[in-house]
Amino acid sequence: MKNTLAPSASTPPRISTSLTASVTIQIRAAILDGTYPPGMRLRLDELRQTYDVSLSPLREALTRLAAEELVQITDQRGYQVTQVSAENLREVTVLRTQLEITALKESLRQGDDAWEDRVTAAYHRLHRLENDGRRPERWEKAHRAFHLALVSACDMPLLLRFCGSLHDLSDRYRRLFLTRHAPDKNVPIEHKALFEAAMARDSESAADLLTQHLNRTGRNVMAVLTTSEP
Amino acid sequence: MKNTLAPSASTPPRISTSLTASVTIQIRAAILDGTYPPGMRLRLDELRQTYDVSLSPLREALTRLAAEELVQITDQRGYQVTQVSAENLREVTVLRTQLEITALKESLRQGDDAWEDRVTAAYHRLHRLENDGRRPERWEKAHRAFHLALVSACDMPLLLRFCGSLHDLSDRYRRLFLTRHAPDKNVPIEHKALFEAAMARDSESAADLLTQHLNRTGRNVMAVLTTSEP
DNA sequence: AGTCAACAAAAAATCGATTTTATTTTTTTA
DNA sequence: TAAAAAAATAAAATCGATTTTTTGTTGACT
Repeated sequence: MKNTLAPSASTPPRISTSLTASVTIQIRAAILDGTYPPGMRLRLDELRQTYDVSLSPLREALTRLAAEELVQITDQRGYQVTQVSAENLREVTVLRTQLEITALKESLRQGDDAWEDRVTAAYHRLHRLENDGRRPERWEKAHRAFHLALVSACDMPLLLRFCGSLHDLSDRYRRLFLTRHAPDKNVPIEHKALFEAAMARDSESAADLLTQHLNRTGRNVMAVLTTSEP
Repeated sequence: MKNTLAPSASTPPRISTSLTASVTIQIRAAILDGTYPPGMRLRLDELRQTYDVSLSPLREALTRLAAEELVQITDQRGYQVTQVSAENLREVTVLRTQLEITALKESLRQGDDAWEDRVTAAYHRLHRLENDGRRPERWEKAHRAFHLALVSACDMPLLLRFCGSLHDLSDRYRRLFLTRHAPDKNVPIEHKALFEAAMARDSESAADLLTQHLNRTGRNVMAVLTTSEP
């Protein structure tokens, strides 16, 4: 059946993105917020029904998520949500710190006016949502956007990809283990200091602040992780 | 039809690995050695015929290669071999240097006797093939194994994955652009020095040597890349 | 002639059925 | 009864056909 100009009533609106991409986004979100907990087996038949798609886009989505280390593939034996561990948290934190500092320094060196605008806008959006507590999803989004904006002028696409993946991985830890804890009062202060150092193009201070910021959260998560898990 | 103990004559031997994995390896090799040159469109129908498989394993293989940045996916518009550029070469070299140094230092700190044995064995295999020139494939393999062995004791799986990807990416540049050039006489010397510094657990020297080694090759490639390409 | 729309061809995306492999359960044998 | 073999079940892997999207071409109209 061919498409006419008027959208058919029987056919759903049909967003102009591939099913694979859409399913990837949905499953990633489910893994990051703990809906699919660490270690959970992801059976193709179940997912097929949940998302109402066929095997092909599902497999491809899971393969993409495996590239981000959110899913583990074992040939011939299927898929599962990547496990968490103290060792992995440590590695993720170390790598994220190192790479994000590289990206940040380079970004401070290269950032132009447009970058300053992006960072300022992202910071204010984040600032508005800090201490609110009633909009966790929005805060998550703004928080990610702020960190991304800071490094966005580094002009190193591959590095930004690594940073993005590592951000997701450490975010999962935070969201899994710090859900029921009072928000760290220092975090908003750290964001402010980081923002100001970035605007002042003070590389060393910014790098130090970022390191402290990431390590603080890492330690908080580690504390819960190692007490809840033997 | 069920499998009997005697392998059927009509059915091919059937290796116990997934088709996807097998096709991934073959296409990766073709990209790394230039058989599929930068920018080449990878049409599913053509590949389907070349490797005699169906769409599903092909798509999955290409998705995996996209995760390694060897293939670019554009939704709804297919696949192509990742382009090369001076900027990308620079980024790959910088990131590889930084990450491989981190892995190397940690490996020197943690490496045990088994690690020393692995590195020694890998070095001698490589040494035997240097200056030979008649066994390029074997040298490639030994070279990769040596670099991998050096960092293999760092106990950071994620970092090793990044290093592996970056190694492939920079290897492609070297193989694409230094094919018709006389081998750099300094490389075997650098390998020897690097091996000895590693065995002596001299982190600073080893890191310096690795940096020089990677930068030298990077500069050699860059020279060819920037003259051949306007 | 140049622009735009309808049409045609090519390629990617998706689907559901089939085949292969792994796992579990049952049965047989020592 | 315990170990081994066989059968049954479940899940992943693969295939070829169908649908959707993109791209290229032709022809009408200004």
